[in-house]
Amino acid sequence: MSQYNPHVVEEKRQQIWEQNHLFRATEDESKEKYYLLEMFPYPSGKIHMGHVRNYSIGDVIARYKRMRGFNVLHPMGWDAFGMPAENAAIDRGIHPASWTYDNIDYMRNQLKRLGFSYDWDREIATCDVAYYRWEQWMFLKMFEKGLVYRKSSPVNYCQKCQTVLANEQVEGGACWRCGEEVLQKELTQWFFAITKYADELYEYCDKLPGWPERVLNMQKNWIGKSFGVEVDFPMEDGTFLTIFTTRPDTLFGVTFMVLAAEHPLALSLSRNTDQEAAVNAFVAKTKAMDKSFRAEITTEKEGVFTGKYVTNPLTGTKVPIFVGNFVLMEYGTGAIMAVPAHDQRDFEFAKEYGLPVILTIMPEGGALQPETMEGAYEGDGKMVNSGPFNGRNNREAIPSIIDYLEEKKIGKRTVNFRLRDWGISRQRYWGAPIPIIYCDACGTVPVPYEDLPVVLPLKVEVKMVGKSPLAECAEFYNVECPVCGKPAKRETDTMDTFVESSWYFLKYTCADHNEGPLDRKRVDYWMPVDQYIGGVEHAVLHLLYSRFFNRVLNELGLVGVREPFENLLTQGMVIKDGAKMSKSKGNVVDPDYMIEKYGADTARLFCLFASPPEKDLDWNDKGVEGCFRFLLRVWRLIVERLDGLRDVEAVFEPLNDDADTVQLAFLIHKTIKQVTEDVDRFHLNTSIARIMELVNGIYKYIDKDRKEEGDRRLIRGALETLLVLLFPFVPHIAEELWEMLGVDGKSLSTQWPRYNEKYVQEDTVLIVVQINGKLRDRCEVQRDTDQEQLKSIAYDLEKIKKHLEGKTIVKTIVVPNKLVNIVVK
RNA sequence: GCGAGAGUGGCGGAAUUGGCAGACGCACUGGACUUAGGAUCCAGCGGGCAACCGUAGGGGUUCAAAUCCCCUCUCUCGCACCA
Repeated sequence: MSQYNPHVVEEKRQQIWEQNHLFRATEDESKEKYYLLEMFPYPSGKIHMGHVRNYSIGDVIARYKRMRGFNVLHPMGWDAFGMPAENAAIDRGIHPASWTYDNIDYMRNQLKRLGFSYDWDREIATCDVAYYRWEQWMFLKMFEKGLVYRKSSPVNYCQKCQTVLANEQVEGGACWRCGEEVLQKELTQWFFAITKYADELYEYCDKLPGWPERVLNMQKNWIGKSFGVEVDFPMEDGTFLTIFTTRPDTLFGVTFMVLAAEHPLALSLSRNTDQEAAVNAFVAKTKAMDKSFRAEITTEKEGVFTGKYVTNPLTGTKVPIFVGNFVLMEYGTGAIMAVPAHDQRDFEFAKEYGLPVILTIMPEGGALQPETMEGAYEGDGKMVNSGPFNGRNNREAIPSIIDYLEEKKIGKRTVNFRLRDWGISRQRYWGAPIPIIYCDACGTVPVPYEDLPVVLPLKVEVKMVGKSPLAECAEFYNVECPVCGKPAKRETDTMDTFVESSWYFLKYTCADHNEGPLDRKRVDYWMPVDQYIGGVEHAVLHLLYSRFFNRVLNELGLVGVREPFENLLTQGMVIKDGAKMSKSKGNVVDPDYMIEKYGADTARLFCLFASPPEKDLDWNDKGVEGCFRFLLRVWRLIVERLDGLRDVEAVFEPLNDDADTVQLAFLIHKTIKQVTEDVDRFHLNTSIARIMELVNGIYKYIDKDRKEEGDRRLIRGALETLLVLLFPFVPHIAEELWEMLGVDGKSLSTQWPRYNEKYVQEDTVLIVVQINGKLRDRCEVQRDTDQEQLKSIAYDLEKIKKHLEGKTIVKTIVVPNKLVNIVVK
C-alpha cells in the first residue's frame, strides 16, 4: 500500500495542470463568465501566511466555479513598484529591478507549489514598461480632461522614506509604510482630482450590496459627506465672511467667528491696526506648529482677536472675528461661526477669552443657564432666543431655517466633503515616471503620445537624497521641449504605486494587448470583477482609488462598467500568539516550511478550516497537524480499499433497505447540499466540517464488512462524491486519489455533484417536545404527521406524562416537523 | 468623542428564518492494539452528585431568545478640533 507523500503527489499534479494549461481562460460568449480576483502581492521576497490564506480562499472559489460550469478568469500578477526595492538597493547594492524580478521568480514558484489555479499566461508586473506605458497614456488623457493638475500646497511628508504621502497613506499621523511621524511640507505636486467624484463615490456605497458593511462605512467615513449651509456674514467694509455650518439651528447663538491661521483674511483684517502685531505673531506660531499636534483634540484652543467684526445676518448683532488654532483651512471655508452654548470647542474658546454664551436650544424639560453651564449642550431640544423659530424642535426646524436663509439670500445649501484630492507625486526612483516636461518658454508640457513610454532609466544611482534619484540623472531629465524644441526638463518625480494597482484588474482581461491601453471588447467580457478578495487594510486606499480610476477610464471609453468590483470579501489577518504574524514580532510561520513538512494541501486546508474567511485566523501548529491527519485518513480510506473498489460502478442511492445503507445514501446527498450552500456563502470552514463528517460516516459504514455488491457500489459512490467535494480545497490529493480509483471517462474537475432531493429529507423527523419552552423529550415520527396526532404522541411520552402530573395544560404549540411545546400552569 | 463590528466549553469555532446550544477540529481523560507510540482504533469530554444551571451582565418581547428590543460592561477596527 502506498504511503501518502504530499510532495510526490503535489509535484505530479502540478505538472499535469501546467502541461495541459488547465487554468487558461479564453473569452467565450457562449459561457457565463466569472472573474475572480485576489489582491496581487508586492514582491517583497517571499510569500507569507496572509497570502497563503488569501489565495487559498480564492482558489477554492475559482475551482468551485469552474466545476459549476463558469468560464473563470483567475489571474495573478505583481504590484512591483515601490519603496522596499529601493531600500534593498540602498542597503545591499542590488538594483531595484533585479531585486524585484528575482523576488517575482521566487514567489511565482511558491504560488505554483501551493497549486493555485492561476492563468499564468495573463501574469503582469506593474514595473514592466509594457504595463506602465499605458498608465502614462492614461495620465495624459486625465491631464487633457483636467483630472490631474499640479499645485503647491502643504503635503504630508515622510522624513524616513523621503517622499510625499497621500492623505490615505497617513495613519494616525504616521507613515503607513515605516511608521515615521509625518510632517507637513509646502511642495508643488501632482494631484488626481478624486474629489470631483466624491459625491458619486459616496452615493454608490449604497449600491454595492456585495461589499462588507464595514468597508463601505470606512469609505463613507473617509469621503465624509455632510449636508449644511454656507452663510454670508456681512463685514464692516461691505464684503462678506462666508462660513460653512451643519447647524444652522444654532445661528441665533453665534457670539464670535474664528478663522483658520491659513485663511486669506487672517492677516489682512488686522493690517494697520493695533492688533496687527498680535495676529501676525499668532499666525506665524500656529503655522509653525506640528500639524498632528495641532489636530490633537486635547490641544488647548487658542486664538487672537483681529480687531474686526461681522454682523449676524439673523439678529443684527455685531460679533468679533478671531483667528484660532482649531479651525482647519482644508475643511469648509476655513472659517467658522462659533456657538459656545452648543459646541464644546467654541465653549472652551469662549471661556478662555471671556466671550458671551447664548443659549438657543433648551433640552426637553431642562432649564439650562448660560452662566452655570460647564460645557456645551450638544443635544437636541426646543429652540429659544431664535426669533421666529422659537418653540420648534431644532432638528425639525433646520430645513425651514435653510429655506429662510436662501430666501433672504443670506446663505445657500451646500454639501461638504472631507475627501481631498489624491497627491500622486513621489520623490522616489522605483515608480512610473510622470510624463511631463517643463519648458521655460512653454510651461508645463505633456509628453506627446507618440513619445511614450517615458522609460524609467536603469542606470541610476539609487540613494536617499531627499529628492528623486531621477533628478540627478541628466540623461533622463534633459530633454527638448516637444513644443518649441528648446532645452527643457522632465518631471523627475514618479507616480504613487497605488496608481498601478488602480487598474491592474483591467489589464488582466487583455494582458497581451499592446496596441493600446486596453482591449475594450475583452475588458467588457470580463468586467466587472465578480468576486474580489483581499485584506481590509485597503478599505480606503486601493479600494477607493480603484473605484475612482475605473470611473475615469469609463469616461475615457476604456471600460463599460462604472464600479469595478461587484462583490468584495475582506479576509481577516493571520494571528499567532495573540499578535499579527510579522517578522518584527518574530512569530511568522514560513509557507515554505509548511509545504516542506506537510505539503501544500495541508497548508491550504488549515487556512480554510481554522476560521471563517472574514475573521482573523489564529495559527495553531496542532491544528495544522489535525488537518494533515485528516488527509491521511482520507488517503487510507481509499488506498486501503482500492482492490475491492476499482471495478465497481458507483451508485448514489441505496440498492437495498438496510438502514445503515440508506443512512449512508442520505449522508452523501445531505453533504453535497450543505457543502454547496456553504461554499456559495463563503462558509468554507463549515464546508470542510461537513466533508469530515462524510468521511466519518463512510468509515463507520465500512466498519461492518460490506460484501454485498449493492453496498460496495454505494461505497464507491460515497468515495467519488467525497473526492469531488474535496477537490476545490485540496486539489492535489483529491485528484491523485481519483486517478487511483480509476474513474473512466469522468473528470474530477468538471462536475460539481448534484444532490437528490429524495435523499436529503428523511421520511421520519425528530420532534422536540418542550414543556414551557424547556426540552423534556424527543420522539421520532413520520414526516408531515398532522398537528393533532403530534400533540397526542407528545402527551403520551413517559417523561412528558411525568412532567404534566398535577399541572394544567394552557395551550400547546405545534411546529410541524420540528417541535411541540406544551404550555402548563 | 463619533461610527462600525464583536463577546458562545480549556482553545479555534458551529447553530440560513427565533425552535435540541456547543456541529467539525484541537487539547485533554480512559481503554484497545503494540517491543515501543508522538501512528492507528474505540469511548468520554460545558458546569453540577442531583433537581437543575448555562451563549459578557441586567431588563424586556415571545409558547419559545446565542439569535429580536432597551440599558450596562469589555474588546477589536476605522475616523478623530470636519464646524
